[in-house]
Amino acid sequence: MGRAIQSIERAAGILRLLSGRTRRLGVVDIAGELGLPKGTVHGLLRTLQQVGFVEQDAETGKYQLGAALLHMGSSYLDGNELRTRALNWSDSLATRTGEAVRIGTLHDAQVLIVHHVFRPDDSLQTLDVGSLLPAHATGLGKVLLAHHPYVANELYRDGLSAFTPATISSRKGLERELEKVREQGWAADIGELVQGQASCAAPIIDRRGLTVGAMGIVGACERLLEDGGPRGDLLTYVREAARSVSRELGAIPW
Amino acid sequence: MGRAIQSIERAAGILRLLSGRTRRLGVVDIAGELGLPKGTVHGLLRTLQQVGFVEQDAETGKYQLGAALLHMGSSYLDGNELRTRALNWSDSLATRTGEAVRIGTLHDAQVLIVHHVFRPDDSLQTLDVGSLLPAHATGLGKVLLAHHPYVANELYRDGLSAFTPATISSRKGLERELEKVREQGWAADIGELVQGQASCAAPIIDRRGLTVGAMGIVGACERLLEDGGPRGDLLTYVREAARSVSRELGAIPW
DNA sequence: GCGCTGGTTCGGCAATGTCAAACCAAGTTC
DNA sequence: GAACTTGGTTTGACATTGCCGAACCAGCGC
Repeated sequence: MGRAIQSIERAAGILRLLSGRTRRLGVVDIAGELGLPKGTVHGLLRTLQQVGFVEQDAETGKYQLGAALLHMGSSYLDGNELRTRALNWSDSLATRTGEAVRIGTLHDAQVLIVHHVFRPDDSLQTLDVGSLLPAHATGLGKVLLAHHPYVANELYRDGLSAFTPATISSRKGLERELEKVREQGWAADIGELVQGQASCAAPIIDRRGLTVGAMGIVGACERLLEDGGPRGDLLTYVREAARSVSRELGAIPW
Repeated sequence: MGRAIQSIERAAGILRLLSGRTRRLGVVDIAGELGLPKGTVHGLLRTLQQVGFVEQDAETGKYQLGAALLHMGSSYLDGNELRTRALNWSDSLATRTGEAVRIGTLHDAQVLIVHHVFRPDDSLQTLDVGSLLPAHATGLGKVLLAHHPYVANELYRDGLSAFTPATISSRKGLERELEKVREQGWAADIGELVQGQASCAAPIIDRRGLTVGAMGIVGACERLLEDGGPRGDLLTYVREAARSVSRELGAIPW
């Protein structure tokens, strides 16, 4: 891996920092966190501001992410083949199952949601597109991890945080779970991220045979489960939908 | 305005370029467009790739935007006060009017959509959040332009492109229209961006009295209009909703 | 008034990124 | 199948660039 341009690396570090914390950050906060002199950070921030990647609060002088990033994020989605190919299938999956549908891909050992269809009742729901979810506690994530052993190893190194009592937080436990996922071709999470909420997902394969994404549904346990596992009919719908998308991406046409 | 860091400016230029074109771009394309040597561009692209802002297609070697931008874009939304404050009001506006609701703010003399509530029937609709709309051909845009004369002047300089026969494309015409908008406190567009589609919008004011955004509805002409203008009841709902958001942002509590 | 804290400015030094030229792999053409 | 094109990648020398520490200034709290 060759040399990288220092100022851009640092600028990216600032943006990553700002996108982590929800509250605005000041020059010294950032400088401290990144171990850089504040003069330097100020210079970086100024140019980031000029190109619209950060904005400065007029009153407090503190910085936050800028509007240009929103537009670029949505442009990313437009060019994302996984998402565009999956659009139709995810809509029909949502109506068939009556649940919310999400499509995710791996990013930094987490699940990045690239598409989200609301549950087809009129209840208020917040859009998850762009969110990063923990990989070891979601159906989407388990599917992806099962086919990316290298990423899984990264996770083991950093430790598996527990979100509920049901979260799989031991290396052994997750290894066994992923093995099962590889065998059966789908994954579920039962209250492992949020109490009373379950999800299940299946892999999306591209023309090279790589698992480039996962597609699944999320919803309340009482609707999704039976006999301690996901309802068979829902599972079939999910797997069929994921397979359809895979076929459209050019995977072997079963 | 001081000097900016060259490499970051250039990197931002690359990203802007990539977010414009939908198809992937190669090193020489970018180098040509930006007037830079291709070696330089390659170095920039490599570091942008390392930080996840661009991705390289394994087969063609061409570049596209990266996933990190999607997450940052959504983080921007989380921190955006205009949007968070407007969340509740926009939902209720959508149910009251039965139309799709959009909230926008100015960005580079265009309207950046920061929130979008679908029309409350089950029809398929695509999310517009993150899109940039032309300011002179939408209700949202006109409201914003009316209170940002400097930006309006920028537009005049660059020329007003016409999207339909109804688009206001002369300087004189737009000046008169904006004057009307300032007087009446709301703006409409009638088939000026898309044939058969209309929109109307009202300003959102912050605690300093600045127009920081606009809120409005979009829909088919036959539903939104009567007697050659927006339906009075819908207009009232829109204006009330925008005023509610303004009040929540700390504008004078009328 | 004094001492914080925190954002901004400045100028000298050298590390840093830029550039042109060379390289290499894949297609195309004849 | 050789010569040519196209386009992504590598290299190294040069001087521009941006980094850094210290100084500056404004707003607060005591």
